[in-house]
Amino acid sequence: MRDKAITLNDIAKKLNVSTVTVSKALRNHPDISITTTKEIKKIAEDLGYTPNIMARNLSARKSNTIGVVVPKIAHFFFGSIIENIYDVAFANNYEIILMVSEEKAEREKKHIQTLMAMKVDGIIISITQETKDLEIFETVRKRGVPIVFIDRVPEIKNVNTVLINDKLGAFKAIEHAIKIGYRKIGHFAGYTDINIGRNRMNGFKEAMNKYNIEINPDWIIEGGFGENYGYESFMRLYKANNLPDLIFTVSYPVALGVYMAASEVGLKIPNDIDVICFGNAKVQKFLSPPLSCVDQPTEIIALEAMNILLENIEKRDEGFTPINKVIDTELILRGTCIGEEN
Amino acid sequence: MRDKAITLNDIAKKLNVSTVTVSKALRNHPDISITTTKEIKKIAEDLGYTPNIMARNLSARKSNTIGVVVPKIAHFFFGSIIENIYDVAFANNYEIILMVSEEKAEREKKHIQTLMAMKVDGIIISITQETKDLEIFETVRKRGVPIVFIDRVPEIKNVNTVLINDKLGAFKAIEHAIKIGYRKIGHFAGYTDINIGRNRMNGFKEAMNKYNIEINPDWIIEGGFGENYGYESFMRLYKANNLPDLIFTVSYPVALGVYMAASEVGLKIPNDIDVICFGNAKVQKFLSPPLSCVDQPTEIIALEAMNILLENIEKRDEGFTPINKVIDTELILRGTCIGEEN
DNA sequence: ATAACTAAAGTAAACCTTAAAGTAATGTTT
DNA sequence: AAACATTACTTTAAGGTTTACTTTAGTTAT
Repeated sequence: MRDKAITLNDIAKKLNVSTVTVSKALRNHPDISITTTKEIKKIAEDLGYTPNIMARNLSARKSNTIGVVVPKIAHFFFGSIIENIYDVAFANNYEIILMVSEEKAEREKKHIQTLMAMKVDGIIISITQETKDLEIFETVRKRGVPIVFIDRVPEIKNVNTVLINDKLGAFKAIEHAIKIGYRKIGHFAGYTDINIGRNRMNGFKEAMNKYNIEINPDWIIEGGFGENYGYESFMRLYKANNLPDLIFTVSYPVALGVYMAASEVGLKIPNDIDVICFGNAKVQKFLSPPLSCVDQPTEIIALEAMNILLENIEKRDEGFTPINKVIDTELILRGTCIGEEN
Repeated sequence: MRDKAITLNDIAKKLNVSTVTVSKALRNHPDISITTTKEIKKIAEDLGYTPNIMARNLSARKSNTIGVVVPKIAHFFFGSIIENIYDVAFANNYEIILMVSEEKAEREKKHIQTLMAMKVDGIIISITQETKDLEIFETVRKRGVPIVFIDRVPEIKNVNTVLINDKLGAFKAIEHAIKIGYRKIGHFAGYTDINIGRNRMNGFKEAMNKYNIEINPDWIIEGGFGENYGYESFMRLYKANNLPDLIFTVSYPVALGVYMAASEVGLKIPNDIDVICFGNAKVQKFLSPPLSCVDQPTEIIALEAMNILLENIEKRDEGFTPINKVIDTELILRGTCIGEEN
């Protein structure tokens, strides 16, 4: 047996007042006297009233909900960002609707449409590695839905972005590698169609150029941001008997793929083949050997993104000036890419 | 400038038909002729119509939405389960609303209320380590909202559950440890207030009893499922100079905490102190040393939970018979808890 | 004493969609 | 030719809430 949900009307009838009075009372509207408000709240509590959010949002044209779209979730970087976004949202009385695109542009598009259909008040998104059709973002803009792009952003002008300094981060890593003596450096670059891939690649190239080291195109492989891509790229070079001394990977999962492949073929990191990656995860220090990396401060990214979004939501109808934040990274050295010590 | 959203009515006016005709056409209702349907769909497309889900759900009294509540998200186990739930949901045309309780019972309660207020069609939940007040679940039941508890479940009769065989899993791990010669075995047990903690503890005890090994109460520490708890528990024993030879941890993060602490005080795993844990994560094989564990098949858990839920949603108004699935685990041996080989 | 105000409520309409019931024009059956 | 079915729509109402406007009674100012 299923109880019918309690509505404002049910409460109103009990007290012989109008629904509007109940609605107002529950929202502490000054129209309603303190005594009545108290009475109403008591009955609501007793009856176990929960407002119908669908009806509320429909009526109020506001959902107090923020949509978050990420390409992956079982991934430290995004998991951590989401957790931080949740914290800020919760503190500000917003709900989060999380959508996972699984790196599929088609799915991403559908998610964004759903979020708009749900009338979310704003969107925070990190796009997939294959997102090329940018029309949907134009639609979002047209609809006036505030949106903040984080980490992975499309090629659009005049939008809010929170990025990390990918180029400089990559540069720092490669410069360090060169300084400790590496010359044969490869780069598993993910997708350079997307800003993070492209900028990390640029940082890599800039460092190599600065120190006049030739870049071997065979050692630059593009493909993706996941484990399998790291694994396959490594295997390709290994089978061609053409491995560099150090591989700089575009992401932490890619490095993990390299670890898997290396261990499978019996090569020891860091002595036979060395690795450094972009992106931090709690476990890296426990890998064998502990993986050095360029750290991305997820908490700051989440916080900045939420700040911008909430600001945008509030000032929705005033003019819009895009905000673009760039967050700095830090090189964390552990058991790889540390030179002579081994 | 913000466009007003396009509604059914806008389309209807353009074609001089009624809103209902448009509504039906867009849903391929047989009432409407193929020609009209095509015309309507074209205009809808041109105008960039997206249905207002709030209104739709309010009217249809069905949201095609499933609420998922988990205690943590930046955690391989939950991340992976969520990803799998998403896949099934997506394939069945359901949206997922994900809520993260951050192991806080209060937050969990609020989330459940919000989900009900959002009129989700069903809920999948893994409760926090501190959830004690079970009244909210009674409310869910009263409201007739289908719910499936996974992994961490409350003490309630007649509810759907998808569990892993925690007790047997723990038993297998400890039995293995004993067989390779361990006698001084400790257990960082998380919270035994909750089924997973309690059952893993029971499995541990049962194995110890079976082989007549005394359990040292100093080595059984309760506290939580996160890294910090593993770290602190280890440190406590270390400082008391009272470490066992092997620690069986209730979760993978707890083991990670042990790794951190051990490395900090200069003890080598597995020789100085050995570890095995409950719960798998992709990275474990790259830890130093690779961490052995009891594997929980996340894909199966997610699949079973979704199956039960979808079934429940469909047969909502018929009688309800709870389903209780228990999923088996597998012992995965890597570089810890493997005995003489070291 | 009465106009002007205030407090505390009420009424009507709107938000957008869908379900249910109704209609008018055709076609089919016996 | 009467009775029934079908097609392709339209009309009405409902879902639960909020917003904007109105009413009523009581209070204050003049």
